[in-house]
Amino acid sequence: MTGPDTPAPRLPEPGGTRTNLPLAPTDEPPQLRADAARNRTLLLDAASRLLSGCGAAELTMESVAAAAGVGKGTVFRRFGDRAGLLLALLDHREKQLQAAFLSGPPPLGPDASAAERLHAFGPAVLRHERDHHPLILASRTDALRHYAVPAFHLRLNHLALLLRQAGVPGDPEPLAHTLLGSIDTALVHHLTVERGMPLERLEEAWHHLVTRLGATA
Amino acid sequence: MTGPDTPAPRLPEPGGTRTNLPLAPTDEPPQLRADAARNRTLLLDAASRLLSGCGAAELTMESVAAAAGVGKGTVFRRFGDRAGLLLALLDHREKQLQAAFLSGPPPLGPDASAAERLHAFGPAVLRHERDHHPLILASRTDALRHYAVPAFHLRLNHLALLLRQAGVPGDPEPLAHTLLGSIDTALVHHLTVERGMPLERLEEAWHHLVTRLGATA
DNA sequence: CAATCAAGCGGACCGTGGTCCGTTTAAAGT
DNA sequence: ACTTTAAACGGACCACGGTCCGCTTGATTG
Repeated sequence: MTGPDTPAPRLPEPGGTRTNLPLAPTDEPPQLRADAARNRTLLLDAASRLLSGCGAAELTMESVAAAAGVGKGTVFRRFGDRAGLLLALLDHREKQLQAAFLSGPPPLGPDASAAERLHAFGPAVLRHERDHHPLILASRTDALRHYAVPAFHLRLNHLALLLRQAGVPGDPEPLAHTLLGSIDTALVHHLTVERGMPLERLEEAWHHLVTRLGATA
Repeated sequence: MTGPDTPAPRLPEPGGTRTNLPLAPTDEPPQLRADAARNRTLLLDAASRLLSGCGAAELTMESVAAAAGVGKGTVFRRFGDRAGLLLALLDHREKQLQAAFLSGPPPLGPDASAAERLHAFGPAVLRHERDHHPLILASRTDALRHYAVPAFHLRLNHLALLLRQAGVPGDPEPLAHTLLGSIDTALVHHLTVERGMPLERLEEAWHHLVTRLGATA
């Protein structure tokens, strides 16, 4: 749901003499060929199998390819690069979180007030990230790539929406970025693991921040 | 001022029969040998020369070594890794900013109220980062390394101090991280360059944030 | 000035991420 | 079934970051 993998598969550019548009309704579900789809899951399975036996740092592209019984080129064709593979691995776990705040029960889901959802959002993300930080951290090689990840966008838009709904004053987009930044995986890992700060303290800081910004709806 | 380079030069472990402690007062100014110091500046010069002729992405360790007329091993010995070299390059430019908010004129320097300094801090960093983002971004390979950089610590402590002095309520440390995150280079680059947001809008967001958090002193 | 020694040096060497390109194959037409 | 075509495949290949280790050299001590 967060998005397909193929990074830039040189789209066939539908500009020419388009006789029939084959009911592709909104945008791209890129629809892999049968063998490609099979290899994709083969690779994902192999990767998570290997990953459960060693740290993410030791996971090499070649080993994944070998474990899946395909060539190295196939891995790169499918996932673009190492980060792409890791992100794809993450994607599945991410969907659970997304479901929780998009359609789950209150206080996270839509049956609570915007302010309540705002307050609940921080701890939910915090815990999610605590559980998956090795992979998340390993997927962060490029400082900017992060902002292009669909999952990130989803969180951002969700937050911006809640901010508006809750009547929080100020420019929603930078504000949403700031809030999201305050619970970023790297920061949280640094503060909790390296500096020994308890997670509860960060949750309190989140609540303080949200309150202070004026979530009153 | 921000710190020396040598990453972990296997310290000689002073635990043994320590006859005289040779007046090393607080901590390490590691004091390079003459040839090492010469090579260090040779390398830094070579690097920034190369850098002014191409993007940071094209700067390879081998080319720097060659341009400086030393072996590749020397570069790694001195700077630890690529990020270390880039950080060292950045260090000089960083000092100017540090001087400005540590001892410069108001509203950034110490002759202004804490709240005024808080407000001035954001735009100052924002502009500094706008000028140097290619290098900064290139130095960010590891998601966590960032938090260990002396320059980062300095900013963080400075902010936390100002927050306390200005009587801002809430846990200062997470708050300082949040504020710093809201003007992080990667984020700013994303918002301004990739999404076309004007820098002024980010400055306003900063002022709004600081105000909203309650800088009233 | 000679001896000692740790700091510095250099470049061969290695592993890994990423690319390239000739070959194979699933799928859509006829 | 046969042709056609573009997607997919695979593994040789390359470049770069980082390590290793034997040699050199600046500093220090007597």
